[in-house]
Amino acid sequence: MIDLAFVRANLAAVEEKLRARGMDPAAALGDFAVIDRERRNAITEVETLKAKRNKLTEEIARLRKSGADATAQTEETRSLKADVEALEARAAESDQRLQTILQSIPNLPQDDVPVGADEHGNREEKTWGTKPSFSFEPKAHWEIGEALNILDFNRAAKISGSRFVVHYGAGARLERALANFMLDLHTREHGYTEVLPPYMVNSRSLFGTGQLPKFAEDLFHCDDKGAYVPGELQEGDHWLIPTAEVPVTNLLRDETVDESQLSISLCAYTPCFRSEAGSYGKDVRGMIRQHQFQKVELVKFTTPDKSQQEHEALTRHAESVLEHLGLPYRRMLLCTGDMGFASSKTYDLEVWLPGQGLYREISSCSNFTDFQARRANIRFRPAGAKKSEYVHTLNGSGLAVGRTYLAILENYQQADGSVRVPEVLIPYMNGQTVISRQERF
RNA sequence: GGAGAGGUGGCAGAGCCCGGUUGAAUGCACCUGACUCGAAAUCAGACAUAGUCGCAAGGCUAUCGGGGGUUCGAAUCCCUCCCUCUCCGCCA
Repeated sequence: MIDLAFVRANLAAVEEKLRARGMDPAAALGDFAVIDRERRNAITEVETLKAKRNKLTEEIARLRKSGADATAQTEETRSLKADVEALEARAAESDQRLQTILQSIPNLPQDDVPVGADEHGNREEKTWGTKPSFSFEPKAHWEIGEALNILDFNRAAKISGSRFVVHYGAGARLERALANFMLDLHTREHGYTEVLPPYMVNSRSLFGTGQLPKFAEDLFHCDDKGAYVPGELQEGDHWLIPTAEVPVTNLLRDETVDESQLSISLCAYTPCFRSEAGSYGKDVRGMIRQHQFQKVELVKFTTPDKSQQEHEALTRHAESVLEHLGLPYRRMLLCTGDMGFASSKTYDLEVWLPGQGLYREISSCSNFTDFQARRANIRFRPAGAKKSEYVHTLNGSGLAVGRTYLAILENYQQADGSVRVPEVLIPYMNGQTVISRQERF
């Protein structure tokens, strides 16, 4: 959520930023100025009346105490009741309208984010590695995996449906090896603390990171008490996490930390569950787009003055995974039109997939500034200051394990259909250097 | 699933039975000042959050888990939901 006072004071700038995001400012902001005025007027009126009422009740208390008659005051207060209620309703309504507007406004892009309508406006910042050359026609990962009997899409469809996969034997171990390698790298060399959070969260958490209320249809809701009502934050309901960002960022929800504790760097390996509503027919083959995939997520809480450099650092931490694995990639700076709702600046890392001859997103590293912190009420107390401020939150995939897995299949495939194990993973694979065709059970 | 206890400020913890200057005692932490070369200790003071009015000084309003009710007035009484803890049952 962006700051109400900021919108009020910088309306033109906000409109400009929304336009850069490809939104119609008029539609997004509605009658912001009018509603804001209305709301403040209503609040002033109701508070004036309440102040009057409170004075009267105090007087009643004083009169009663001294044994005097307070009937007149009691009657007068009683007569105010209807007016107070009516004004309160009016104030609540305009406040609700304003909140609805504010909650639906995305974070504002930073000034160095290129303006663009969609992914074509993204800017390639760098490339790393050498694309492998093959003496044969490189295959897509689903062909490789099924031929090796390490991936099974058919049985996954049988037991769960489309957009699921089953891993067998060395394939299952490769997934596990990747997760362990990534966690070890981030905890040992990059200073992150490992967290194992719940895979189900409540509505408040999803509101805090920005998935609710706008993006409910992307999530799996598993309320045991009935259907989710869009736009309504119910307590005690459960959702499957779409990313570890949600539980991990919300760890500090409604908390105030000392500045000396920042930055806090956490990483978590979790499954992620996404409904993929709206992507029908897209990436139906293989394991690019699944309802469930595993991911190692990096999350940082920091101060406003350090968030830019932390964003660069976090992105480097994600990149170093790809570099250790020897997977060619490029870094894209997302343009205004392609960024996520809560982000102020996002780098996507795209890995080279020779089997398909293209780059695919494997990590997304964003600086959310105070956008999530305001929604989730996460603050810090600056050293020596009385007043607390909102922290800045950041996160990035480090990396999406499923996509790393398929990138390895495609980049490390050999003429005989086997797949070499990247050097750094060999210890995690019990010394196994090649994944060859295995028996299917 | 059954029974009971409880949710109060950054933290701990009074107040609730018997509704009224209680935004809330007390302790700790944090901040400022004094003492000190400096620190510790000690003393004094300040110290919730949000909204809103105001150039400002400073007011005002709301908030004691969420929502609703009773009342002139609710942290305190009633209803309801959520959460935590203890015991029992079941279970990885």
